[in-house]
Amino acid sequence: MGRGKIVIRRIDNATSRQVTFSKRRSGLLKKARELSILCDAEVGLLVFSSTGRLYDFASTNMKAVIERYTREKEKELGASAASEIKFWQTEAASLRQQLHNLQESHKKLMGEELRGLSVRDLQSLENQLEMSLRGVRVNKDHLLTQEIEELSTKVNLIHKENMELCGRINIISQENMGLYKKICEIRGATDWNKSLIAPDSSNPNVPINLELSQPQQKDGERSGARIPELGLQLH
Amino acid sequence: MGRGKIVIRRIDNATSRQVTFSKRRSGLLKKARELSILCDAEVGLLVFSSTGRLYDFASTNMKAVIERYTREKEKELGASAASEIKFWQTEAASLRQQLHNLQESHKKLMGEELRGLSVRDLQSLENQLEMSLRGVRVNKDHLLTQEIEELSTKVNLIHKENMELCGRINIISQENMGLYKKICEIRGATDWNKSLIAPDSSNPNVPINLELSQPQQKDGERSGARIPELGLQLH
DNA sequence: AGCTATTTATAATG
DNA sequence: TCATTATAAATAGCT
Repeated sequence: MGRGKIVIRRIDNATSRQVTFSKRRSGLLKKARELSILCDAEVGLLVFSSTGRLYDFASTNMKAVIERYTREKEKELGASAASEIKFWQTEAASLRQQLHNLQESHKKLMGEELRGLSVRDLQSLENQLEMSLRGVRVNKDHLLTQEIEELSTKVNLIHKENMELCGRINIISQENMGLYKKICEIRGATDWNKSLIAPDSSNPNVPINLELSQPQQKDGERSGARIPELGLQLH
Repeated sequence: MGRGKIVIRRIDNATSRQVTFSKRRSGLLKKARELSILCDAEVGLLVFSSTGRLYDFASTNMKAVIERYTREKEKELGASAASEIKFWQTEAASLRQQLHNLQESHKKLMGEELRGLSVRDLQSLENQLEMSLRGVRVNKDHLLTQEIEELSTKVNLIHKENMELCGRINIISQENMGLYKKICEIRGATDWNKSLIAPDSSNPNVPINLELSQPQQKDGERSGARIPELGLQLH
């Protein structure tokens, strides 16, 4: 219907395509409207130009047309956006219910909102709480026992370490004594400065009396047995 | 474009309307297709006949066209089905999270799944349970005390009733005694049937010894004081 | 449904 | 984008 016949294929020339789009679009919209009026039909027409612009016509209301279409397709296909919304609404309602029930139960367990409960209910709640409490205490005691065991092992270990250190101290002390005697001999021969090397009274050479003799005793926090500072200074 | 010109208004004749609908519908669909091809446009056309039948054309896919339209409208209007779905999804996720948290807490309160808790956590849980237990016990004790009070009141009431009834029994017994004496006198005078009216040994005329003398005693369930059946039969 | 006179849409052009 | 116009296409009325 023009000066020349055309084949229906994409118009390559962008300008001419745009012109044709403009003309045929208005023709299509006009014919859609005419059909809806003449034949009492519900028509919805959506046209996106290649540039993304939207043109639409609806005999009544596009939303209604689309919903009618959706409903029609739902009948055929089952699920759809509407049913998806429904699904999530139902899901939310169910979760809300669960949450509510749990909150109620939780409050009871927390000892709140006990009004309205019968003696029987309270008794079973008390039993439950007692059981829970027992469980928690068993768990706690277990943990504490474990901790104590670990600490005991640690104490034993440290005690052994201590004993070893004591032995070394004794050895060093004896070595020290030997050296001291040697120095005395040298001093007796040369008659040197007396005050230079004197036995330190705060550092007795007798074996060290260990504070921690019984590693298993549990009388408080003893993070580590203190090792007496030797303070030995040999020049 | 026909033998005669027509005005665009609803065609009254149903048959002719149906014919026109058929012709123009196919024309419209053809033109929609042509437009989409010629001008590289995305076109969606929905036509519902007056009888409810659906005819549609989509250059690509109706769902896609409608979604594109919906998105376009969303940009203009904000919310829509998609965002509604999102809303409910978010809602469900949030509720699920809350539910999960509460379930965790609930398990702890029920003394389950205590592994992984520190001594500090267990201590605070123990404290909570002790508090709950105290609360529950206070509540239970309150209920029990209340019940006991109610029962005491009831017992007092019934005891009073009992006393009254005893009084009435005494009165009636005395009346009975009087009547019995009268009858004896009459019997002595006329020497009638001896066995007809005799004093019943199971129904002594002495004042009734009350079982419930101390209404406040709490030694078990005593739903109601039994009233001794009189069994008096005067003819 | 098919035909066709006529109207309408639009391709080419300015 | 607008107007014109020759011509293709659509279709109203009829069978």
